[in-house]
Amino acid sequence: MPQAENLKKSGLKMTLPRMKILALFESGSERHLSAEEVYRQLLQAGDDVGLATVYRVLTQFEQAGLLVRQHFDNGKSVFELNQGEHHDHIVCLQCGRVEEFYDAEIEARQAQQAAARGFEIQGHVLHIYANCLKDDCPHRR
Amino acid sequence: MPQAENLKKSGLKMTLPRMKILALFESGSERHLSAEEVYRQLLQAGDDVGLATVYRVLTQFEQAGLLVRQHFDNGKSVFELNQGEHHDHIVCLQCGRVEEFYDAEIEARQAQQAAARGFEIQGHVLHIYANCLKDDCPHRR
DNA sequence: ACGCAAATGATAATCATTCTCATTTGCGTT
DNA sequence: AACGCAAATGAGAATGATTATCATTTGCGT
Ligand SMILES: [Zn+2]
Ligand SMILES: [Zn+2]
Ligand SMILES: [Zn+2]
Ligand SMILES: [Zn+2]
Repeated sequence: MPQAENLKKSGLKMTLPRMKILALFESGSERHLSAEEVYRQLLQAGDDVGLATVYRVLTQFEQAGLLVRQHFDNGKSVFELNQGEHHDHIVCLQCGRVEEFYDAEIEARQAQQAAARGFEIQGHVLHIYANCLKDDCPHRR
Repeated sequence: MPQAENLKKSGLKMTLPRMKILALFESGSERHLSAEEVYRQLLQAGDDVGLATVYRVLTQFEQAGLLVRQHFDNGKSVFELNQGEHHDHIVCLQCGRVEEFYDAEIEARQAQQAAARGFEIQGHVLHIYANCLKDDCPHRR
């Protein structure tokens, strides 16, 4: 259990809700989960957690570096396991599918642009909104 | 008044609140304004508009292509005049200062990444979060 | 097994945004 | 210039996501 270590190091107790939530992300069935989705999945699994705890724990995990939070343009935000390698996202406007990508050149250019303006870059958000061409994607309208 | 034309074309009446709001953006004192900021500025100017109207009008202007909305990571969103040329943003985490930039290579790479995964790109959000080194920026903590 | 700070969960509170609806306004027509 | 009516407005209620409160429970060192 490599993550449990990080939990300890962050000064967080190993409680039941925290383990359940961490397990959800580690199980890997869904990589990107919103707070509401985490809550629902726990309820379905019979675990009795409060929504407030879910929000609290997700935020704590983010601060501890275990999870990364993504704010999408529609106002919703999702969390995903922080596996060290940074990446950006492509989101399908039709079906909500999320894919990840990493482009070293894009990353480098951002650093340049920030530096050129006298900013110390702390992070960035790059979300590409698109329509995917997958078979099960509803291309209505 | 070039913008008034676009208003007409969008089937929107030329009402007082709409002209006031448009004027705010065209005056150019502040390029990026949140709904709340627009509301406050109108009140200070003695104009009696409702907050609901501000939200409504901003959304209508966005749909009419007059304004562009930017959702920032802190959950806030701002609007700016749509002047045709796309650009991305650097936001100072300390003082909220917003600067704009455009990098053709970054734009091109995004298109490549999306295409390579079978997505038809519709748009993107690129926000760099940083600390600026301006004199009046509070580097607390 | 004990004790206490940390964590939880039910609920209320907050914040931005949207909705409702009675009243007002823009504007094409007499 | 006065009419008429759909479109627009504004005050306040409603919403949805997130955060705060606080009494109760739990993890964990002793
Ligand atoms: Zn991801
Ligand atoms: Zn799709
Ligand atoms: Zn600054
Ligand atoms: Zn801008």
